[in-house]
Amino acid sequence: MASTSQPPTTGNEGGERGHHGDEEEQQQGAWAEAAGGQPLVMPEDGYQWKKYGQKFIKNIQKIRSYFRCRDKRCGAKKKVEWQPGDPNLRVVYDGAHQHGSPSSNGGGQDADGAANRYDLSTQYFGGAGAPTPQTQ
DNA sequence: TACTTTTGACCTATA
DNA sequence: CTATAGGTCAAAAGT
Repeated sequence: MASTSQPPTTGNEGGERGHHGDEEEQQQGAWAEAAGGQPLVMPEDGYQWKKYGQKFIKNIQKIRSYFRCRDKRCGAKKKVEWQPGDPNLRVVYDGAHQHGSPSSNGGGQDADGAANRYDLSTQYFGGAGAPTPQTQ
């Protein structure tokens, strides 16, 4: 895995994709919803993330979104999963930030607080009662 | 200008 | 070795 992947030169680009699509629907609102009508709010943890992927996990029948810390030096990653039609979100943090300062304020201002903190937490969002915590 | 965001495809890991 | 699932990257578009 160290040097596997992406032949930078020579040959050709790994793969091109075919585009045929036309006619696009404008995704309005906020997140993907089904038929509930809940805007679903993104729990801002103070850090800013860049979404780099989204996939539907069959095992739990949930949509998982992949976020990465904006900082290159930061190997922190975040995963958010939610059910199509449920206002509940499960946030899973991975890795640790290299530049502390979770400011709940939108922006990039950081005021040091904690330096290094290895953490791996799973937070649940939603109403007061989580629906069916069993299964899994 | 640069950055972020979105979708598809590709890759890797595991069973 | 193959199949499945999950995970990541890349290009394009929009702001």
